[in-house]
Amino acid sequence: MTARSRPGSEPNACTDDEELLPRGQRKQRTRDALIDAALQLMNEGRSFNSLGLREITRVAGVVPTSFYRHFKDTNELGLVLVEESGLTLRRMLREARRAGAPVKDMIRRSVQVYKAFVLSNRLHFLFVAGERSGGSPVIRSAIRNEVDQFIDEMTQDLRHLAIFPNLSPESLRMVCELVVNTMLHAATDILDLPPGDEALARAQEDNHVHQVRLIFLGAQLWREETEKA
Amino acid sequence: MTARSRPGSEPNACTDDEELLPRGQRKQRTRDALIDAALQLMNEGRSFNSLGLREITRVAGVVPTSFYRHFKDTNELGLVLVEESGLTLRRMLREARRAGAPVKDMIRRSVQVYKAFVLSNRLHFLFVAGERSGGSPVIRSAIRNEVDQFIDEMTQDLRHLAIFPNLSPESLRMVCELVVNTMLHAATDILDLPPGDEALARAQEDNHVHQVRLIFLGAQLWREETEKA
DNA sequence: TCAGTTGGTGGACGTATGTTCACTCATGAG
DNA sequence: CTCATGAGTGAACATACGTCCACCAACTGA
Repeated sequence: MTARSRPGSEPNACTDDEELLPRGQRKQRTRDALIDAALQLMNEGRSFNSLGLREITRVAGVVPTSFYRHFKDTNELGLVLVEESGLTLRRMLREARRAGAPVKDMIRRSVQVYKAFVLSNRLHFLFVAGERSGGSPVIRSAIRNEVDQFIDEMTQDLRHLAIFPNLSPESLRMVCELVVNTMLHAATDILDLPPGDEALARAQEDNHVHQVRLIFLGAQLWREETEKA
Repeated sequence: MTARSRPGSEPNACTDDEELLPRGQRKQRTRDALIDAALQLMNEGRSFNSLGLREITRVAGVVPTSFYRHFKDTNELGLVLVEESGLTLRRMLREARRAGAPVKDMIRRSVQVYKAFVLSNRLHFLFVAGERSGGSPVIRSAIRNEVDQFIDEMTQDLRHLAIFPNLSPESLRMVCELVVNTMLHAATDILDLPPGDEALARAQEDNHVHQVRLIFLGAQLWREETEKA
């Protein structure tokens, strides 16, 4: 579950530096340092399963052997990372739920909110987008589970919002899968976009908006009985 | 350009084994062996940039130093792999062009042809799908170029087929991008699917068909002037 | 036929890796 | 206060890595 204070490196809370925390929190501290180290290394363009144990501990500022106090493997750390990323996705959904459905320009607004969310959770999205198809089999399947779960929840939400009363639950899920895959790929675009180029950013946003709009357009017109045996 | 006889390991042509070829072909031979070794290692679940030079040469059956006679880097081998995969994609497009547009059940047929193509070019699709978002930055951007080019060509094809006369060139490209991203992700599903489970395979195929059908449905209904400033 | 070119070899190097072990020494429970 | 617990240390290991070098042998072009 890992109730870490991250994301967004908190500047040391109020206690000046260290030395005053109970044992458990000190442990959690270096555990977080290890996880953050892995994320930071991926932020430099590396892929997760090319990271070495020693490399991670070096960035985290501990000795290699300390790693084993927290994980038996780099793979185990990866699974924790998957879990964390899942929490981030779920948090996004929760916030979207709270915001409700803005009636006008809903899709564009959602894309903008999504982009902001991706940027402020850059490391998690980098990890998910990067390892979803590329990583080690065990991590890949863990991510797949997390994303499937996310799609299910999104399906439930759209179902309750009754935006597509014409769709059966199965078709609604299919639409959500399409949207999620599209936006997860969009995350790669967003994260790769060089900062500062405002025109290019707008073009990219337009592109994402159009794609989702087109999907929704198709969904509104979808009829179930288009099937043949 | 690499006019290799692969894909699909040819069983030694007609000449019994070796020793009779001119110098250049001999060189190409071990070069192919290196490339195939990398692909085969990825087929075992590894990601490309976790492959080591020695590991590749070991599988290829040559000594590590031989590697440098062909590539200066594993990264350079990766770029060759990108180029090859691009050729595979282009080949797919060419075959699709030749086959023309079957009027009835066109989408389902296309999805089936695509699935067959992915399976018989498993290694290239595995490489592209895996490294598209996960690999080293230089390989990622090389793949992005290749895929962008592919999208452009597909856009031209659809334009000449005049299936969507309502779409501007930009919108048509947007649709193609959506389709390509969807089907490239579908390749992951297809390759991960355990063989033998026919029911699951049909469900997966239906899913892919529905997604493309929904995109096309949206594309047919798309109107340009939905934009605001 | 002969010399030059060159793909492949084998050994060696410095360095990095994952994992082990015995060791500190502050913490927190009794 | 005492003392067992356990997070973090430092040294050492076997192994793997990328890269360099001198060398061979065979194909090539003259």
